[in-house]
Amino acid sequence: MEAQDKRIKRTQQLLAKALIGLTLEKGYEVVTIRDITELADVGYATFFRHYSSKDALLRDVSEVVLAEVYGLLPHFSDADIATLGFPLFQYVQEHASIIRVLLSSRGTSPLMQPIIEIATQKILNENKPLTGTIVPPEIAAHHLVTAAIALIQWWLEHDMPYPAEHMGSIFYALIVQPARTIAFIPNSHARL
Amino acid sequence: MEAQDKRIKRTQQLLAKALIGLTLEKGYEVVTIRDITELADVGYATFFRHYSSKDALLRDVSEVVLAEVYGLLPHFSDADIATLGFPLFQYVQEHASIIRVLLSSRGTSPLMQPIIEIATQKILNENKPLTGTIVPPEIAAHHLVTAAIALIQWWLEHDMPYPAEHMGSIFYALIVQPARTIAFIPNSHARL
DNA sequence: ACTGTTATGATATAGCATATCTCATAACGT
DNA sequence: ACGTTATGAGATATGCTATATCATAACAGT
Repeated sequence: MEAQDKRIKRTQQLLAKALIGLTLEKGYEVVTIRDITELADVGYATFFRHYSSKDALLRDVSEVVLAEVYGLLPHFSDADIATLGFPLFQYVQEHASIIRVLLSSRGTSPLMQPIIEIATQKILNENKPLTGTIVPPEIAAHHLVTAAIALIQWWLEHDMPYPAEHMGSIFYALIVQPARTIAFIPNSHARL
Repeated sequence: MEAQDKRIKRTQQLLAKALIGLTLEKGYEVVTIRDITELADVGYATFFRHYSSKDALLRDVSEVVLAEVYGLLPHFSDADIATLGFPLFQYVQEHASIIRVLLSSRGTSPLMQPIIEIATQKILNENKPLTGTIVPPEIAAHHLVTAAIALIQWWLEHDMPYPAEHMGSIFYALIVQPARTIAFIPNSHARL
């Protein structure tokens, strides 16, 4: 990895910060590229020298965070399965700004869909699904991902009224445990 | 309710059909008002005499369907709770076109959010939530609604590979039963 | 069938955003 | 110090939204 030109790095960071600030302020959809370049104090045409669209900028901005979130997905065979939601919500709390921006764009662009698909595939690859159950593994995995996103979204939109640890417990009880029992691990020590 | 002017009815129906057709063809986001008026063979300015925006048209189009979907939300005290997903997915199948359009706009506009909120409130109003559990009732209700939407979306996007009855069972096992047991009905006859 | 009302089509116009191009300038890496 | 390259400023083309005007045609009620 070659050290980028300082001007490129500078411009891209200015654009990234401007996008985050504007999205948190008034929502991703209504933010224009002109808004971004003006707040970043960067020439309008310069934007397109780096990104082909607003979505492309957001993709770049959320790249690192996403990769780390993928690493926090549940492994159903883990011993500490019940507490595995805690680090996830902790991470969300620490990177709340960027994740808010990402969720603010939910559905808008073809941006959220690949994220959901990648996460779903990771869960299917890293866990041995049951066969012959009522619920197909693809549906259980897809459910897990989308429900986790919805829960995170609820938490952020309500300004995090419960601590991350509590949210982790809710995540386990409401989402992980049912999906795991039904589609992944046969006779789990079910605890209510 | 007075009988509308025939011309108004005609125009609005043409616009509605054009929106549905174009959205199913290439996605809600990229459909322009000009597209709609051209396919409907209606003057461009005429659109704004009826709707202030594309979202307003979609709201009008989905009004009736939405009201009926709200009526299919689960009542946890019902005896036939386990089979209540069947009519829901049956209804989705029968109105697949409009619901596809509605879900194609997911997140885009401030259109889906109020729908989720209304459905969540209905569930909270029509069911007696438990107190003192790990999972707050608002979260359980919100989870139920968003997970149901995600499941329906999965089903439609995969061209309904399972029959509605099977989807109803999946809906119950993965979503309804856990939410009900954890946040609404204390000692349910838990069946796996 | 007559009449006043009203929805429509066609057209023009303004505003805004995206996207690309050119050229002089300034900052960069070596 | 020098060649390279990113940037800013400006012009331009395109497409979509939104509103206004005016003649025409379709409507509802009598």
